[in-house]
Amino acid sequence: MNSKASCTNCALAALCLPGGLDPPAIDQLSRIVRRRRVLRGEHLFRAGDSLQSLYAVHSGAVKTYLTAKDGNEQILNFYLPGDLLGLDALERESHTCSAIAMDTVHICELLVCQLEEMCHVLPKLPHKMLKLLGREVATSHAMLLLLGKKSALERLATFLFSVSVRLQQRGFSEREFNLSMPRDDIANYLGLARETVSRLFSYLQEDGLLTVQRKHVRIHDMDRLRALASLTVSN
Amino acid sequence: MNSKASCTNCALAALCLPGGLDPPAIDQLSRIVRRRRVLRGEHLFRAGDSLQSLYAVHSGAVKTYLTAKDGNEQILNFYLPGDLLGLDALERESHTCSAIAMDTVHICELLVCQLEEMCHVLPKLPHKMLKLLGREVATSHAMLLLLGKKSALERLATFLFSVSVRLQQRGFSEREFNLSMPRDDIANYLGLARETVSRLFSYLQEDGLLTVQRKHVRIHDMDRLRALASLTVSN
DNA sequence: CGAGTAGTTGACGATTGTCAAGATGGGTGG
DNA sequence: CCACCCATCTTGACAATCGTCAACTACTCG
Repeated sequence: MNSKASCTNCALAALCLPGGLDPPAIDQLSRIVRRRRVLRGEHLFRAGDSLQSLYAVHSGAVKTYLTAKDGNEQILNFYLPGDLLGLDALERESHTCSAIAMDTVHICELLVCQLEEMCHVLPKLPHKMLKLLGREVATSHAMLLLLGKKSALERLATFLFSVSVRLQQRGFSEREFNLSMPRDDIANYLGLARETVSRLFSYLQEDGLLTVQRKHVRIHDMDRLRALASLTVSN
Repeated sequence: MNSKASCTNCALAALCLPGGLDPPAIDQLSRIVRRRRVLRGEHLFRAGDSLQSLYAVHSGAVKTYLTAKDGNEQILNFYLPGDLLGLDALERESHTCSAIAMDTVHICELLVCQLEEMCHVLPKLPHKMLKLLGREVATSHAMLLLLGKKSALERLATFLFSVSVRLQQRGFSEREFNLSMPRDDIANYLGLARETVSRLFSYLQEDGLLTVQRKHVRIHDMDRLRALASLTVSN
């Protein structure tokens, strides 16, 4: 099941943990990476699990979520190829949220014990991890602004714009793509009801800003989308 | 204006960056700490500033906030004595949010260039920083759940409970305290309107759960407050 | 082909925001 | 020491956004 992986040949290396390292270092890092397949609905980890590994998405999509005492769930983030998961567990050595595969995912697993050894060999690596964790913080902050201050329409626009940007970074079309998550997940992530998201998609379509059919989205007016989103930067 | 500080004699050391280090290491860390006074309304840093220093609150309170393109502001966190600020800047080497003193604050400043050298001398230090950054992420995640899923009443209860816990950790009363921020800031932080916060305070008082007079709060029924908050843990 | 899941749309209501007016209290200066 | 003033807070009335409930449609998969 497990197999070796080569970060050197991976198109996503620049976005991922190896980003910024020199070729010999990337080669060394490759040696502790094991690639695995995870099926839709399987967990990479659950809140409370002790920290064993960090994970990099190679293909597919993963979502993380937090469960409240009353069972309420809040989706925290969607992870696309090249994104690193699990960094939040570094505080208590155990995961603070849960991660689940949204479709069939190929994941690169890095055992923490091996990663720590690697940190001694490659002095740039801890710094790189700090940076990725810093990005995690910045992303969360942008979401706090979204949830605290933005209207439903602005939230959806921000989400779509962010997906568009991230897909473009990964070499896909920024104007036409398939959403990997159902309406329920989008709504949950944005702090809205499923019906509200549905209505807003319809509204944006009538408005001519985009065409949507289920998961398939084609953006017609990127400028107006950006304006609606009025992002603070991030990602 | 600047003066030396001793982490060794600081009552907050356990909560702060020195927490978990051994006495000689704390002593070394002390050497690069400069204590400064910052007046109410002065900025420690602004979004976009290049990263010069990390800051630990010694006394007083600091808030961080994000400004949207349209000028909208979202308060991200309130920092109490012992809390470390500025870690979010590690991604891009520049601050992603702004930090402002809420009253007269005594702040411990750590120049990043000196801190990096110190990281080579004290190998536990980078790990400690990762942990503190991990906590920052966990705190943000708890806020995402609050803003995405909780009612106005649950938000205020969660906030008050969290303040109570943090003050207790710092040796103050958990049942009676003065809020260091005005209603506007509480409302902003919780994604509500000032009037809603005001009404909820009145409601909780009529309900007998607490007594409130402006900034002064006395909690009568901690169990019901905890139940209303129904936290996921964090802090 | 049928059943179940996901998505859409409509009607209605509740929570919370907005606008406006008034109350409280701390601080300053006479 | 008192009085005034300004910032902060409170309360009320009303409105709007968004959530809930319900019915219906469309698509997928066995």
